[in-house]
Amino acid sequence: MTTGTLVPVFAALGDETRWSILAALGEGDASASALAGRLPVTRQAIAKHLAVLQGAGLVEPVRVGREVQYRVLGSQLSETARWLDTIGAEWDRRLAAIKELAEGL
Amino acid sequence: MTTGTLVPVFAALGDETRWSILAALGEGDASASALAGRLPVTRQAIAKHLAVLQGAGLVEPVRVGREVQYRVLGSQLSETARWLDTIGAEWDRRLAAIKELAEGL
DNA sequence: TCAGTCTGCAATCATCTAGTTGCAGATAAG
DNA sequence: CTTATCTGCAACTAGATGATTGCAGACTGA
Repeated sequence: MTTGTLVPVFAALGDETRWSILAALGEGDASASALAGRLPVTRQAIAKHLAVLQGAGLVEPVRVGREVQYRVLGSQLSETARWLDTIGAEWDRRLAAIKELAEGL
Repeated sequence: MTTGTLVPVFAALGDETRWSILAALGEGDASASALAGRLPVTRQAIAKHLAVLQGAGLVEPVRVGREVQYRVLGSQLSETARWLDTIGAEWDRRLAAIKELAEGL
């Protein structure tokens, strides 16, 4: 995995409204119209957010009759979490090495 | 931890230039001026990015003489990673439950 | 003291983006 | 068949943001 594929994920998660959408989807699949009934934004705005989330691999569309429901995907989040943990650990390791070096003087 | 404090972190990570800055800082603390020598953007642009990163708790300023160096912090990333992993696992669990329910019919 | 350099603030610009309204096409229900 | 509803596309607006240039203040070193 590279940051190239992850930047869109972070960009998608860097918006309050999209978190509301994800939280709503977390309680059950729903269509853009259904979400518009629960959130204080229009259906079209939600549709755009869903497109962003889908582009980041965080949700998946599922056709149910004439409507398109969206399902939240945990796998993308888990992968991202693993990546972040690795990077964070590296940085902490470097910082610890510097501290140790400073105390050794 | 709540999404309220995390959204700025994701927003900060959702930008390629800021990842370049983080990558550069990962190899050693540096000032905005020093970073401007390595990256294809001006010092002022970098200063703004550093302010965003600092606001998200991803870097920390360290005065060294007359210059202000920035240090990358892994702890914020690790915390964020744990949070993401928890949420991702919940979503996956729900999805698995739904699949199981569907197969049980 | 004086020159060089580093920081910080302000104004400006262009682009991106979150949000809206409006309309047209598709599909399920009566 | 007709009606209601759901989707998708397009145009538009307002605000956020990434980036620039310019200038003034502060500190180091010769």
